[in-house]
Amino acid sequence: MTAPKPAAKYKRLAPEARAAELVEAGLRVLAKGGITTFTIDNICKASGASRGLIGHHFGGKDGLLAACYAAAYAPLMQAIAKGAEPMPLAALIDELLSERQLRPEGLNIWLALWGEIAVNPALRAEHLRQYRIYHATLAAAIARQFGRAGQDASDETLATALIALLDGIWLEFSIAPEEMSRAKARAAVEALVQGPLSGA
Amino acid sequence: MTAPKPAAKYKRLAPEARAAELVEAGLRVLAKGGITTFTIDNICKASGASRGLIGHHFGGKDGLLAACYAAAYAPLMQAIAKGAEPMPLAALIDELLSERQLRPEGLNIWLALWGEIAVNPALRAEHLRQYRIYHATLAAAIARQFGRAGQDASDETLATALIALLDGIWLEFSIAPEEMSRAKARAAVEALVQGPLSGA
DNA sequence: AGCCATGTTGTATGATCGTTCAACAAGATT
DNA sequence: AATCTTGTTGAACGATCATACAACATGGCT
Repeated sequence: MTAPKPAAKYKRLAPEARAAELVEAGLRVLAKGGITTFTIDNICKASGASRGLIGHHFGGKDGLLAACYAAAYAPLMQAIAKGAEPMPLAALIDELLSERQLRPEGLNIWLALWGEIAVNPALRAEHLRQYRIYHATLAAAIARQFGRAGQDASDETLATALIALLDGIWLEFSIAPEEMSRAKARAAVEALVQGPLSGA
Repeated sequence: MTAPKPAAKYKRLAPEARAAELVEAGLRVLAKGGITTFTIDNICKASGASRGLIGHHFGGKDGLLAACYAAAYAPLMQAIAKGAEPMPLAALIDELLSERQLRPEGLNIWLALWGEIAVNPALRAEHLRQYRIYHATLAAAIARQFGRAGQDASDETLATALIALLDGIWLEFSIAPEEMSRAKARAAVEALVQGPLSGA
């Protein structure tokens, strides 16, 4: 007879590891049930952890929500920062319309958070921070497409338009998937971009 | 001394009138605080009515939310159904980009509801019902612009793209108003529409 | 003026919310 | 193996949630 295992009651994690697990659980909850199901109980159940942890690692629910928002931006930021040198506009658009970016679970997270950004100042600040990077990257790619070194006011405007169109496409994918498809999305983006770009 | 007034404790309304007041109060709550503040207490406080009324007139909170969603579509539906004969595409777009459609209070309502549509089947059904009318109206206007009687597959696709772009523009107006403006919105829509339309 | 149908009120109820915190245990250190 | 740091647990708390419902009041009716 060997000695019976102590059967540890829980696994002790490094703060960053635990925080990452909670953020992932939070994102899963947001994707599945939206912001109204983003509760301490649901998140901890999804994570398999106990209720005290969110307060301990994030100071409260709002702290975790902010962390989740930052994490939701991660795939987008990774997409537009691929490789060392700046991507050409076509490659950028390809990436933004790739299947990885159009996964329904990920898109539902955006929907859940957008409604909060509009009314939550702390979330809005984090949004603006990330948005500016996103916008600047697109504007630079557009300027490069025109053969310019620095951005023009029209590049900024076109970048804003492109972001709006992509957001709208993601939205339709989530709330009216019967009407949207990757092919339609591609056609829409090309219609928007080819007009101004081909006329240069 | 005249007889003292009885000072009625409340005003008794016809069911439709009371329902309308509650829906308006619900929309006000959604616009101000998003879906998480859409509570019986908040709505009744905003409406000046007592807590029992929502259950009495709508069967519960979900019933009122569905009614609010239908009501949120009203300004949009009114806009695209103006006048007797079908509107030309340019007029339609003008109306959809008018100040009346771009009021922040109204847009916040959309944001609050989109997140719910994605996860609430009852709301999604109502959405699809209204969306089809909206989409069909735009597709018809586009087909007319091409001089066709019936819609083409490309008209449907362009209508979907236009809806996505408009949704995205409304979204940016709500969550990043520093970056969006009516002028930018107009430029974006024209870039999307003039390409396909002018090439016909 | 009295009656009646029904719109309205507000409390009671149980569930669930976010937060707090004292006790506990895992795992590195020695 | 004993110690200590600190990540973790889960019960307790008050606040707030949606709903149900019995009592009440209003405005039309006769």
